Amino acid sequence: MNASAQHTFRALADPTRRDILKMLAVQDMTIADVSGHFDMTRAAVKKHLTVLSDGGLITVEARGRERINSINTQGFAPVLNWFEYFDSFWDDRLSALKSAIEKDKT
Amino acid sequence: MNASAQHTFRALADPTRRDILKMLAVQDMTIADVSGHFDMTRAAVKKHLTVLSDGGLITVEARGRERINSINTQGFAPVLNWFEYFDSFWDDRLSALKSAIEKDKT
DNA sequence: TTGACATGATACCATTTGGTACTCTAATTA
DNA sequence: TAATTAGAGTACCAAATGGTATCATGTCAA
Repeated sequence: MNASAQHTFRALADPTRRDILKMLAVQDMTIADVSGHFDMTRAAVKKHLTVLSDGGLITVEARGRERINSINTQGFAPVLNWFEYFDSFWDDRLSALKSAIEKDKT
Repeated sequence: MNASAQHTFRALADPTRRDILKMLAVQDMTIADVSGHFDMTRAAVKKHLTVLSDGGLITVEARGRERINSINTQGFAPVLNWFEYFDSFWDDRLSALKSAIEKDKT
C-alpha cells in the first residue's frame, strides 16, 4: 500500500501482473489459486502479488490460513489521473485518440 | 515502433520517461532540448527516447542534423484499451472509480 | 496433539535496466 | 575547407528485477 503513482505504473509494467489483475477482476483468489494459472513457483507469484499490493491495485485479506486477494478499483486512479493531465493539452487531439481506441479494438 | 502493449506499459513505467512525455505534450523537442531538463547525460536521455519510441509513445523525425521528438497520441491506445477490458466486469464499480478520480484531483 | 496445508521469509542467481564514458559520423557554419 | 555541433553506437558498471530453492510459522482437521 501507500501507493505512489510510480509504484502503480511499475506494478502494471509486467505481463504476469496484468494477467493476474484480469483474473482478479473476475473473482477473488488465494495465492494458491493464482499460482495454479502460471508456470512458476508460488513464491514468484507471491512476489508479483506483493508488487501489485504496493501499487495499490489489489488488497489482501487474511481468512484463516488463506489470503484472499481482491482487485482494488481505486488503485487505478493514480494512473488514469496521470493520463488526464494530457487532456488539457489535447483539446483537439483527444478526439483523434478516442477514435483510435475504437479502431484498435479487436 | 511496432509497439506491443508490453512495450508501451514498460515505457510508461519510468518516471523520467513520463516526465519527458509531459514535456513533449507541450511542444516538440530535440534530444538536446530534452536533455537540458534533466541531470543526466544526453546518451541516457537518448536511451529513454528510444524506449518511448519502441513503445509507440513518440515519433522521431530527422531535420538536418537534429531529431525532432513528438508525442504520438495514438500510442496511448493500447494501454487505454487494456483498461477498457475491466469495464465489462465493473459495471457497478466503474462509477465508483470515476468519482474516485474526480476526488483525487489536486 | 499431530500432521498436513497455506503462506511468509530469506538467500541466492541470471538477466534487465538506468546510467556513464568514449568514439564515430553527419551536418552546419565561420 | 576547417572547426564545431547534434546525434549514433558501443562497451562497461551498479542496482533492480524476476525467478528458484529452502526453511519457518500459523491454522485446520483427524
